[in-house]
Amino acid sequence: MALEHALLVALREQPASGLELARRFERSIGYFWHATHQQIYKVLGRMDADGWVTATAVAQSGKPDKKVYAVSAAGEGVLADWLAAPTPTEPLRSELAVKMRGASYGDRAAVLDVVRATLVDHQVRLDHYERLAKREHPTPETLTGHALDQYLVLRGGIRTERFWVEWLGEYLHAHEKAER
Amino acid sequence: MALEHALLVALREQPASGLELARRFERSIGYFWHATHQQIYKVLGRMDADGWVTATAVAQSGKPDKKVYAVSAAGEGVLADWLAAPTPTEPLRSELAVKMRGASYGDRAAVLDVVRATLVDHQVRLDHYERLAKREHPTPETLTGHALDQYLVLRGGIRTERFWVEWLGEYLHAHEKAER
DNA sequence: GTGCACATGTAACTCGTTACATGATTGG
DNA sequence: CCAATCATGTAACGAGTTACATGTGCAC
Repeated sequence: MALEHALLVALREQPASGLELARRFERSIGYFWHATHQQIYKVLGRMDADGWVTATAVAQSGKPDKKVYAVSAAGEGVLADWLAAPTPTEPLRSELAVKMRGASYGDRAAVLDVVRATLVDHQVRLDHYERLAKREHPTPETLTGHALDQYLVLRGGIRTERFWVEWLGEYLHAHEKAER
Repeated sequence: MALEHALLVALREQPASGLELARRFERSIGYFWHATHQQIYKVLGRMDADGWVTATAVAQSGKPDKKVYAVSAAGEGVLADWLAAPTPTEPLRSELAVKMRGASYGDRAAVLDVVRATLVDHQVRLDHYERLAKREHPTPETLTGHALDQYLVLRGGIRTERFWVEWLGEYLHAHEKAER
């Protein structure tokens, strides 16, 4: 699918080893894409075999060697082609939405608790992303090129979390009102 | 995963055959969950074997027979248990976001075109959902129980599409400005 | 009897997750 | 030398997609 391409983008930003990529996917790139180290190793192996990336063993002091991957010329071409290709519009897929819709077929109070817990979680992420934006991009008006892209995708993360907080808030509020 | 549970919710709303479920998943339930008929048949078969649903052959005039599924007592219990269980907070996963972040490693104008096309798509869906909400739920303040849940999940669909339209708009606007 | 829509499936494959395995290096 | 961390992987499985297969009933 697209993990290959997400890795190409990440490696163009900065060559890295498998574990380093996994750590990055838990942070910045993780607002919109997630991957475990196992899967990353698997895909990196295939990309290496296909000549999209090149691997270099790098010795470290105090730690075992690592294999640092960088995008090859062929990989750059693959990435450029993929970037220009149309993307099918992706459907939302939410387990929580299924629960919200089905709440009346179980214990509604329990579902409302699940919704509340999820809302808290998204509120925490929202706060985190907003602090991140303030710290990493203090003057967004001045940004251009890749730095602007990074900022705008973080904006997408913020908007996503805000969507969740507002929607779940609407759900809880409407049910409190309906109960009265 | 949770297709089982989405099917239980759909069948509690209204017993149906595999194809009818597939059609419903393309419409109302489809704002937040998608499934093809192939996958639905597979999962329905397993659910039948597990005793979560019961199948009844129904003759139709002018069409071949169909197998109508309904939730069994055991299925009701499974659904109630699942509804009360905590849901892990789901990460956003967006191929388009990867392209937006990686735009400077390819033809930026092409990426902007992809973004524009996706925006139009979401705008169309937004209009559709808003019309649907007005038609199906003209007086939302009066709703309670399952009808309220249905309305609020449709609200989630509307909010999702609005998120996309606004975010992609911000992306396009910021890049137009940066180009000047 | 041929083509079309309805209806139910199978088979092969890809993507991703979970659990487990192996080895390097260093601090105690 | 033993536990802890870093680093790289394998194996088994499950969910979902794509392509294909089979059969019914009706309109032409």
